[in-house]
Amino acid sequence: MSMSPRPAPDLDLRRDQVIGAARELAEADGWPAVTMRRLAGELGVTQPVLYSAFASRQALIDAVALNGFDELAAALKAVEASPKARMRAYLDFAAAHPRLYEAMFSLPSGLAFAADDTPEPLLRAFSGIRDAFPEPDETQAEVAWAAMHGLATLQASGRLRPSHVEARLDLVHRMLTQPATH
Amino acid sequence: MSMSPRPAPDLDLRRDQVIGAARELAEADGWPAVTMRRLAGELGVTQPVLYSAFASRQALIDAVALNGFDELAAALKAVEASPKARMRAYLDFAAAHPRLYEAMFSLPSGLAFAADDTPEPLLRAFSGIRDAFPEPDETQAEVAWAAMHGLATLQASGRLRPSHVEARLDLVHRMLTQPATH
DNA sequence: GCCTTTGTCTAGCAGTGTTATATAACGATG
DNA sequence: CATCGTTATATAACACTGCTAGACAAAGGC
Repeated sequence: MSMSPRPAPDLDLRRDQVIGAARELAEADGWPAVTMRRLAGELGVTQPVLYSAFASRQALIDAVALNGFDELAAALKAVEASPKARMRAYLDFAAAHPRLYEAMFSLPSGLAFAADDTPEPLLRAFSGIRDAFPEPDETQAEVAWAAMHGLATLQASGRLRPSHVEARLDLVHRMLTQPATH
Repeated sequence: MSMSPRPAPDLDLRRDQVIGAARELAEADGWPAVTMRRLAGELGVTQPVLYSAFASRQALIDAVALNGFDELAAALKAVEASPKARMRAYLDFAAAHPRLYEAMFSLPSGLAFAADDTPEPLLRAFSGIRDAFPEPDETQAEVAWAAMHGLATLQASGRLRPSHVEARLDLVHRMLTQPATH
């Protein structure tokens, strides 16, 4: 066996650079504009180099998405653990980084959720919603998550009245915190 | 002026054929597999012919989506006008035609919703949800729609526990029909 | 018969993701 | 110091995409 005859240029560092450039480019011009050629040009290298960091364009997008879940989890944890504060933080996050959110949820990806091999950032983001309620319940958290996700995506595609963001959030909040009559 | 020296092959008919073939292909192999070449091959014509029916691939996908909204509106109207029945019909529709639903909501499209030029099928589908409630309210309907949409998409991408579909629907239903304490 | 109009096809452009092959840079060894 | 072997990078190509200009053919009116 022999050691590295040529120093590896810190793969992790370059992964981060590629992820960052992809995010920037996507947020500016949309995901279709994020091509391997343009990305390589932006970084001053050639396409094949990108394939030493990510096996495919899809793998790169998945990495960006995972990155996004990490940030989302942090954004949720950063505010007080009340349903309304956390839900508002969720909607704010989605509105602030629409393309990133798109990569996390709308673009095809191999990231499962309620499975055995669920990546850790996804679990952390989910618990950020679940633990916002006084009596955490899995089903309630799933419904809250779904409501937030629905509001975020429909809002982003211009299918809800922009002037009623607050009213909808209020209604969801009231519904979820009302004592169940069940 | 002069009349048609060659009979037009019923453009509307062919539009429907193309839409149908695109839907079938998408449902079978996913949207990326729906290429103009493959679609033309499936229909026994060449690519340029498709462009006489639709200006672009995007326009074709939009047409498929609009078609889907039409079917969704019909599926909702077909069941009794109760919140639970309509919401279940919505989720069933999304689960039965995942790629069609994807075209309607996840793929980029120019179909607005809460705008002046909102296509009529979209309005009909939305009212199918709104009018399911005893006292129709726009905000309530938007929230119900968002919850359904969130459940449908998160479920489709395997991010909710498959065994708890009914429990989540129950919870949403209870929340939305409970008298507001506000 | 011809001519005009129009639909269709062939062939091509520019761009994509991805990869096989060649080149150049570098550490370890003699 | 020179050579060797390894490995990151670059060049060039493949197969594919959406889309389109120009050539061909079919079908009515005269």
